[in-house]
Amino acid sequence: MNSKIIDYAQKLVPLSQQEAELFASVFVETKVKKRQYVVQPSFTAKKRYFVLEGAFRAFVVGDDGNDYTISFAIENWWITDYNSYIYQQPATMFVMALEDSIVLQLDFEKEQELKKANHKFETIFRIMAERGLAFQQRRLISNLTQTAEERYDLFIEKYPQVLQRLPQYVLASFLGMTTEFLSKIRNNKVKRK
Amino acid sequence: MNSKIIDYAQKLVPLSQQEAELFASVFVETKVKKRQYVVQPSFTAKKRYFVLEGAFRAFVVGDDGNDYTISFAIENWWITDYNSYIYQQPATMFVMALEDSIVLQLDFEKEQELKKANHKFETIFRIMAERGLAFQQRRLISNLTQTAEERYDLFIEKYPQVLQRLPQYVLASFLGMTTEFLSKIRNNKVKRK
DNA sequence: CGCGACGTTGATTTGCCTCAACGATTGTGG
DNA sequence: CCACAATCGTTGAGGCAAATCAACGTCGCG
Repeated sequence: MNSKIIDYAQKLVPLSQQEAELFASVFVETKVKKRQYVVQPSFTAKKRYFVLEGAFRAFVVGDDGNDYTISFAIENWWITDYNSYIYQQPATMFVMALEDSIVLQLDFEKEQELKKANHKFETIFRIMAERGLAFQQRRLISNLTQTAEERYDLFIEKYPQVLQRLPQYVLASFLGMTTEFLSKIRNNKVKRK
Repeated sequence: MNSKIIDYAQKLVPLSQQEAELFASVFVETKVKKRQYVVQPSFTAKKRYFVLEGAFRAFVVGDDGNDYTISFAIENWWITDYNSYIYQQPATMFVMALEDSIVLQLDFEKEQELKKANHKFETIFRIMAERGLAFQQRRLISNLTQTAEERYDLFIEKYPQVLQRLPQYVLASFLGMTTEFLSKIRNNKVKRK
């Protein structure tokens, strides 16, 4: 039943049947309704979430009242406010379901136990963190060096499947622009063709 | 002699005398002259660097010919092109010494051996990656939600000591603005006082 | 001493935002 | 199951933060 998280883990580190079962056993499957929050500012993120079905976004609300999408997740992706989770400090982000979703919760304490129990699990989380770091760095480079339109093009090229799952305003704020401006970019593309 | 790297590691995970010595033994101390590169685009970053003395910057050169500082490092910080290092793929960044410096090199293969030898070392790298990820995320939020001046103020507040070590153009491109604009921000502050 | 690296200042331009108004689509309660 | 309200995306006018371009002062060092 939790075979998806086992598959995910196996791809990072080979696990025996027993190890796989132990790993999967600490996850709690939960349904999350559309528009429901699993993380909120000023509350500590006690869990991270592995998405089985559905989609999520993590965002902050700036002083200007606008919101800025920091990350999103669909099937087989993880999401939480990592800064809050790893330091166990109050969150600054909202994490919200974009659709009716099903997730596997991993409790912070349980994660620590896993890592103590078997160093293969430590390896799994190490690889996840490293890849996350590399991903963030590529995104930062894209934000610093490219124009809004170039970022949009790059996103389409890299995540064509994801595109259809995200509302336009989520994509826009993920790419660091307003919905209006994204709309104009798309419109320009049509006209030029 | 490599006590700085041992101190660093001990703060993340307690190590026995023996473990500490094993950990430190794989690092190679090297001098790097000002303006010398330790990582270059299209070459794979085979090492990560722990700074004992001096300062470094990692940057990419955009299509426009400008350069964009992705990260920097002074004493007790790490630096490399992580995307290149962890995937062992060609780099996109330059990593350059800003001053005559001394570093401890950690070879990618040696790092893998360390992690195999003792899971405490795995933990060290896991924690480093997690903190790096959290740092990157905070920076991304700052870039997306704040104005150039607010980012500058935040930097001064958080890293006052670092400020004096970095040339203005490195700071500007780290904060995501031009040197000219940073200069104007500073000038405005003086006038307003 | 002279040249390159670094920082400053001002004039001009521009990429993207803000604000406002309006269709289209989705969802919901009566 | 319809009506009305949100929610979501589009379009246009105007504005601004920051970039670009250009010229110049200063310092350090080879």
